[in-house]
Amino acid sequence: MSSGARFGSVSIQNRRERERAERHQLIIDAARELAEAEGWEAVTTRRLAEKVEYSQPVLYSHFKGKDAIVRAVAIQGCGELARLLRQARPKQSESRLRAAAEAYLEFAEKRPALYAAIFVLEVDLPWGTDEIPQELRDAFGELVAAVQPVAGERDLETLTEVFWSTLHGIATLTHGKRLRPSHHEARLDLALGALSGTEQEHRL
Amino acid sequence: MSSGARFGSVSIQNRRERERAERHQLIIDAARELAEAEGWEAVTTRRLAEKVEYSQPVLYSHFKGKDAIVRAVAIQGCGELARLLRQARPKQSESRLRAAAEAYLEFAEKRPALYAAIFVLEVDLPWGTDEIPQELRDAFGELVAAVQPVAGERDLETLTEVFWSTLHGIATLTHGKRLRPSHHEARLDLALGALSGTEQEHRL
DNA sequence: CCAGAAGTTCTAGCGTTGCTAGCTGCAAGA
DNA sequence: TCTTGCAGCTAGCAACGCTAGAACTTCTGG
Repeated sequence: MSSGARFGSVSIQNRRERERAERHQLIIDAARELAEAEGWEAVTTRRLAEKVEYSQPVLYSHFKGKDAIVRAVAIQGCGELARLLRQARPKQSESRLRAAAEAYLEFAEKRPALYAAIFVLEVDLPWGTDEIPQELRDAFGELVAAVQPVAGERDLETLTEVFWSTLHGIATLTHGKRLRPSHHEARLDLALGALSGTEQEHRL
Repeated sequence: MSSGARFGSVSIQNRRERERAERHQLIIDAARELAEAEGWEAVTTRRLAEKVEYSQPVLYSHFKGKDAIVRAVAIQGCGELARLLRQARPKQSESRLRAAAEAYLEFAEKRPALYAAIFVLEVDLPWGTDEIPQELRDAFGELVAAVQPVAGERDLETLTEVFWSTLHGIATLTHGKRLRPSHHEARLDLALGALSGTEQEHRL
């Protein structure tokens, strides 16, 4: 039965592709886990190969090189950040801006390796020129939505860039132990107060 | 003449120490130049040794390891940043805050390798725990002085940390091509306007 | 059912990295 | 002048990212 044989062949091919996709994801997850457990400097192709129980060259049949693996982790991490920001709804009298800021900074602090992959490591995510991945667009979109209520006459996108810059600065300087941990809340109050154009001292 | 011989010996020892100090600085300068010309990933112990015309082990008689060399470059770069900030006096009706911000961002953009050594690379400069080098203290002090006029009732040091975070965020995100270059001025206007608690649209 | 083709995975190794053990040769002191 | 000490070099280690080519598995045609 030639058509049956052909169908079977296609099915097998499908299974192959599925298994290949699973292994692709397995590599990404292993890289993320290793980075989160021991930092990106511990993520070597050898250790990664050992963790996924394949030899090194298998990694290169899925990714062009180590950078491409980090990039894949970063993009998926970006999706996770976007999801967290979307879920960050203000509680009580808290402003949406503050809810977003706290979610962003919590992500940066709790998942430093993931945050570094996205925003710190120089892996050249296609931000500017190329097709920007949807995950990146989503994450920025959430920030825009959080800034919108306080923008007033000011240009929304530009103000969002300033908001993001402040958050990113706080996140990276905190991670590098450059800021006084005891004043984290006070810094956020000042930053949010300034950006929302009010002078009030307490939570917005 | 025994005292003469002794004096000569001390003199020779002085010369030795002086030459050693010069070579120490030669290594630091070579590392900085190499990094500024080709980026930190091009700074290898072999290339550095070749540039200073000594063998690799000589580097290790001056510094504990490659990280220590980067640290030394970073600390001296910090002194340079502090000097630039001190010299950045507002022109015309420009605020001191703006003058400092522009000097800071110009340093980050014009000397990216130096900026990275100080603030981005994870070389663990002794910010928090240890004795903080005077250069670091000076640089932060200049920022405090620039923020002081607009602080008002707000805590000066905390507000300076926010100011610094915003500058650092803008600097690193700009370097990573994450922000729209065309809106650089507008971002600075918004950021400075927000921090100084005014709503005015034009230059402060 | 079997031999050859096609595709997949592994072994082994290249060039480079940061770093160091140990030899060599020069200069200072007795 | 002989010895001692130390400064600097040669050579090499382990680990890195990455790859060529062998070896194995799986599918196909006779």
